[in-house]
Amino acid sequence: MALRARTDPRKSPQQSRSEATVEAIVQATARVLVKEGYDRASTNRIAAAAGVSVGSLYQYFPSKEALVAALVDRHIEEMTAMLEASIDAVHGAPIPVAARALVELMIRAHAVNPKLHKVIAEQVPRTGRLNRLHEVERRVADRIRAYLEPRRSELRTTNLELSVFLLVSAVESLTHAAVVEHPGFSVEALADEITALVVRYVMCDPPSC
Amino acid sequence: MALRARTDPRKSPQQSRSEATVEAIVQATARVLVKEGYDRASTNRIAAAAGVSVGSLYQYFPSKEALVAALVDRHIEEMTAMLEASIDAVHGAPIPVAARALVELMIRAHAVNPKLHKVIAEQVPRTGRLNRLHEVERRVADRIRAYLEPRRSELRTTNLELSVFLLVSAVESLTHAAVVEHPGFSVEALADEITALVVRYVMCDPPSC
Amino acid sequence: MALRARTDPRKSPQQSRSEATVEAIVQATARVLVKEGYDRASTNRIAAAAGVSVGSLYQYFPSKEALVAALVDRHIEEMTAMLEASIDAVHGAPIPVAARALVELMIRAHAVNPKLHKVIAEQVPRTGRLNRLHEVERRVADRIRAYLEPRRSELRTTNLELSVFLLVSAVESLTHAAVVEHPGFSVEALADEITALVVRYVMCDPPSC
Amino acid sequence: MALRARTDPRKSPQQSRSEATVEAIVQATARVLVKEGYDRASTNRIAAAAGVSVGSLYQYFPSKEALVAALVDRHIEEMTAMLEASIDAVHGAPIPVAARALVELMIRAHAVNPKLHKVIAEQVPRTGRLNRLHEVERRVADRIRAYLEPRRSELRTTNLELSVFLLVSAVESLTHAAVVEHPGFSVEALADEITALVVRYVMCDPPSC
DNA sequence: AATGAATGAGAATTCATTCAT
DNA sequence: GATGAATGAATTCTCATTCAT
Repeated sequence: MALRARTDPRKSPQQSRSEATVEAIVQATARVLVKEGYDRASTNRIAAAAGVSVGSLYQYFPSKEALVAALVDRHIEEMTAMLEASIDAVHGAPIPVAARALVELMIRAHAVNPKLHKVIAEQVPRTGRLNRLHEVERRVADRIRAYLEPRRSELRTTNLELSVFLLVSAVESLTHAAVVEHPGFSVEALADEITALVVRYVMCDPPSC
Repeated sequence: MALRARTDPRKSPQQSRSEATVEAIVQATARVLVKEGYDRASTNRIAAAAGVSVGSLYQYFPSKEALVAALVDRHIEEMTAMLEASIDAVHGAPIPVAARALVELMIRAHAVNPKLHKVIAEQVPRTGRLNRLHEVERRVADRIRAYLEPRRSELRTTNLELSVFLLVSAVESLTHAAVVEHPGFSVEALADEITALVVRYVMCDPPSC
Repeated sequence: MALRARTDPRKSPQQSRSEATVEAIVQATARVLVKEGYDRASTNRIAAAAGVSVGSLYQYFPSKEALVAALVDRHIEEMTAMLEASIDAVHGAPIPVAARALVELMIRAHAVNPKLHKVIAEQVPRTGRLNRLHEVERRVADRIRAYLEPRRSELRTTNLELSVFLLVSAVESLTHAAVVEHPGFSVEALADEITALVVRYVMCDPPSC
Repeated sequence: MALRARTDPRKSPQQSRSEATVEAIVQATARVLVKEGYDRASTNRIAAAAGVSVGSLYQYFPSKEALVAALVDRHIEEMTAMLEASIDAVHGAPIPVAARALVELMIRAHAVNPKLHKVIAEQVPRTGRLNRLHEVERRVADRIRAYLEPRRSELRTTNLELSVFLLVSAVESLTHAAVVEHPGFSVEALADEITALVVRYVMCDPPSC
């Protein structure tokens, strides 16, 4: 495994000017990552793209890894925020409706900045702090469990932990594959099918319910 | 996107001496990749680990990318061979049995060299020839489609293409997540659940069948 | 033909510190080229001779070729500047006087840094940007043509283009051969003879003039 | 100056098979030099182009330099042979006729394999044994001197040594420039002009003759 | 705080040459 | 004699990081 680098932000910006600088750097990181790929995304190039000197970059991020980690964190945060809020919104809905909502959300979450998502998923090595992509699923899983807990009677399985893990993993990887890797299918059909897959997996069959 | 490097093998060994060299190099690549991670896996280090000079390495592989590509190809080939053969073996079995077999196989395929699989999945950038991990799924999908085609009457969906894609993607990513990423669950329970997910997704319900 | 490398200077120094660095690098290139020859003039050796790290060298020159090209350009510029200025100075003189001046200048221009000139002429491959040695002749030819144009009546030939080309080529290669390759002849005698050669070639004979 | 390598042929071929091998290697050298340039003309590539193993190449040539030297020697020999024979042929002709013959020969000699000539002149570093291109001129100069010696009364200058040197250098470099570097002018016009240049340079003017 | 010049270890890759078979 | 596998020093070039200004 590769050596760990410091990944905690060096200092928090205290003036709005600094905030703007940090913002510019992180956004430049995203741009350079998408345009050049991870290997060619050097700190010098990123600094140049941010219109800032390398020195300034290192004032706020102690290492390249920290820089990329900050971007990945932000990307995760954006996706998660979107998902969490909306899962809570369907909190009272029946399972098929909630499932459909989750699936559509997940698709939309992947479609926000698909190129960046692709680079993060395919090129950024999952090492040290950079290995946080699954955070999204972990956090969404928590909400889903909270949603399903009071509906145990409608469920097929008893191992809620496992079911939720599979459920969320499935939705995530299928939307990922469909949106990022295989953009040939109609979004409607996809949402229908993934929803069916999920609903049929979790819900128990009529006679026994 | 990163620049492409040549990835076609440079020359095929003509003496048995060099076959051994090629073999040693590929195996050393796997070892170094697992032990040091992709970033620290330099061609010099790999050559040293293979007990061979860098020159010899470049005699057979025109670039670092070609070297890793050869390893990835071989890994894919191993997984696929395992899967294809066994899918054909259950060719006459009913869907639930075949599904169960596929799931177990996929788990076992991921368990052959999980550390190498992890590194390939998480650290090797999916660029150029290196972007072939999904080959496994594509090839497995072909076999599954051939298996399901004559069983259309038992199926729930009409869009076989899409269903098979989702089906295979789901099995692959769930076993991957469970085996490589999240080794907390019992293999038995996992196989049961993933099989259930798949079977319930594809098969139509009794009344309409 | 060899592959082309980037030859445009990478960035212009913005602080006086770096101007000195660039200067040191170019001069070190000349020294190493003369002392070690082109083949042994590696970028590392040049950087060391300049008392600078390789990194700094590459900060200003994107490739070895660019580095040598910069030196060659400078050498050409020095020679050309010397020649152009002085050709203009004899602008009103009669042909034999002007010719003599040109010849002496050319000899002096070759004698400025003969060792460097020799290396550039004999070892630096004339490839890409490096193929600019003839620039000197081209630019001198322009001036000579401008000088001869109004003196057409005194000339022997009608094809001024061709005559000037031969004239300048002859002066250049003869001084080159005499000074750089064959330093056995007296400079006085050489200048006399080359001048005679040139004058007798261009001027028409008395009766017809 | 670069280190010298051994340049004497390692052994003379004693069987006709070996002769054929040597021949194939030298010709392959010419081909590779022309096609790939000096820098990319590696011994392995040359051996491959000759349909021979590197080992065999080194059986006949102790170093790369020796190999290239052999080719250069042969090229020089071809040019010189052509020139020497024909100069002797005009041995009894008057100066203008002989001059014209020399110029035409020189042009033809440069046109035999202009691409190879260009590579040798522009890319092969004039180092050690490789610095023999001027051999041609030296040897031709000897013949010309022998030709002019008995015609002293017709000559303008008294320093025959110097005159012949300039004369031969001029013809060589002008034909070289015109044929290899600047192929824009008509061969006829060129030959006329260069002949004129030479004749007017060496011959004395009517009254004093 | 910001700048950007400087660093130098380290990476990929080539190539003349040797030598066991 | 021939083969071609093996060698490894040497070369070009990059990039994360530091620090004087």
